[in-house]
Amino acid sequence: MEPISKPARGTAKAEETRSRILAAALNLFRERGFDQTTMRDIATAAGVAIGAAYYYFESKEALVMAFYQEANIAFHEGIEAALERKTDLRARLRAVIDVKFEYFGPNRKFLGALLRHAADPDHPLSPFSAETREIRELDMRHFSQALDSSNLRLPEDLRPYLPKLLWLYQMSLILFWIYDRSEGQARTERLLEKSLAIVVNLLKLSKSPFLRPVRRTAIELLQAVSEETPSLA
Amino acid sequence: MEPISKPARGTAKAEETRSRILAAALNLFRERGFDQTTMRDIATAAGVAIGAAYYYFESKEALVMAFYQEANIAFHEGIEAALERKTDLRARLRAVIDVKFEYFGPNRKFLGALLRHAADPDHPLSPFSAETREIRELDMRHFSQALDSSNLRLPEDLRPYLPKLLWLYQMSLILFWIYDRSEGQARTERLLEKSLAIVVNLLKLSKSPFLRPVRRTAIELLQAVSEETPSLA
DNA sequence: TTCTGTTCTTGAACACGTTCAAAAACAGGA
DNA sequence: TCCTGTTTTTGAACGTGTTCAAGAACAGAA
Repeated sequence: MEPISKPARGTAKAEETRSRILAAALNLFRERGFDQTTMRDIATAAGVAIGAAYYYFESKEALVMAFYQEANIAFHEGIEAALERKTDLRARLRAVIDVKFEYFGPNRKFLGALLRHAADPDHPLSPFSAETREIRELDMRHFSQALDSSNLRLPEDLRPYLPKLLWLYQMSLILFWIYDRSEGQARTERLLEKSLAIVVNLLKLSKSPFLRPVRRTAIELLQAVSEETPSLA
Repeated sequence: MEPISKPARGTAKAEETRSRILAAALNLFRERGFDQTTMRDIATAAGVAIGAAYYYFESKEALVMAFYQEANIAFHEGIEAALERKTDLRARLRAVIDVKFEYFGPNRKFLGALLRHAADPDHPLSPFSAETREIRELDMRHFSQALDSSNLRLPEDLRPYLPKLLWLYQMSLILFWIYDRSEGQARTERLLEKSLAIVVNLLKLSKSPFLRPVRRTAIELLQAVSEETPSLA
């Protein structure tokens, strides 16, 4: 199953056309926003007919997904590099998230288009869909790495679920950030700071017998929910 | 600001037309789903011209919101009644949520249309928008009631934030439920069961000195996020 | 070079949500 | 009853995302 963008099978020239369309689209999205840009605008800016845009991209929103996909690949190295320099779990998690926000920064506004169908796992562009699995898994792996070889010993039974949980946590942060209209998205920064403290703190405390019953229930919950959830499996 | 549905200012006949349109729409939504139903279908089924539908409702999705709004008012009594019979906090929270799910039941599939713009607080149909404030506040009040006069003593400093938090928790449950394709939404049931246990457990434990630092940070977080958030204020 | 199948490109046409100017229906005062 | 302003209803027209049949460009075999 080819993910999102239709034919990678390009000759050099086709590949050139494809990226010209994508570039034109992203420029227009950044300038005027997603809704204010029409497919006709994009085609004109790229110097092709409307049909060409649909030959390379399933839909208007698929253009945004193509950006997201390429971004995720571009992240990869930056994240690996950032992780090498840190041992503290909190710092490691923060590093993963920071790299992304930095990269997403200038495209914040039109990324909202991606979240339109976010909730529907049947929609090809949902972050939970089968079509976006590769992206999602790459993304989770970053958290997995952040967890490994950190200074914090984690409870064994919780460990397998943590990458998914942290990924989910990250998605909510991104969601909040996209619609954060405060100056420089200051509120997201505060949310990140405090919530990360809580996450790490709970992870630390979760080993204690005091929180044992909560941890138990949490694991039961995770089992119950993730079984038969192909997208999160 | 009139919320959602345009003119309630109706003569009896106008009101009749409005409800005929809404009824036709909801029937079609239930039968074929939201996307498969066109505004033309709705108008035809209601025996009016397309324009009439737009005279009474801002948009296609506003029809779903009108259902949601009416549902919320209809809940009210049922919830009050259910709360009178229970003292255990867990049972009380459960009661509030159960009443809603029962009422939403047959309309589960098309309710997804409401969540399309859920993330964008600027969109009039977002559950976070100014336009939906009344509905949201009514909804939060149910949780407030469930908290009051329950058998569990809650930490004072956390109390003001709890209705919002529980409302948010409920929204995620509804989101999960809408897209839960398991038989009879069994997975949502399990998620509800376990997560509610955790919620109540954490509330209980939150008073203990052991979780003091976490509670502190949590409150800081809530303050930081809710300031300047008109929709959640 | 010519032929043939594949890849790429085109733009008219379609579907559907939405708008709006015009008309019909109505209310109530003279 | 007639007149006047308001509410309600109409449906043609518009904008935009998307489809698709037809053709152009191209690659490689003969």
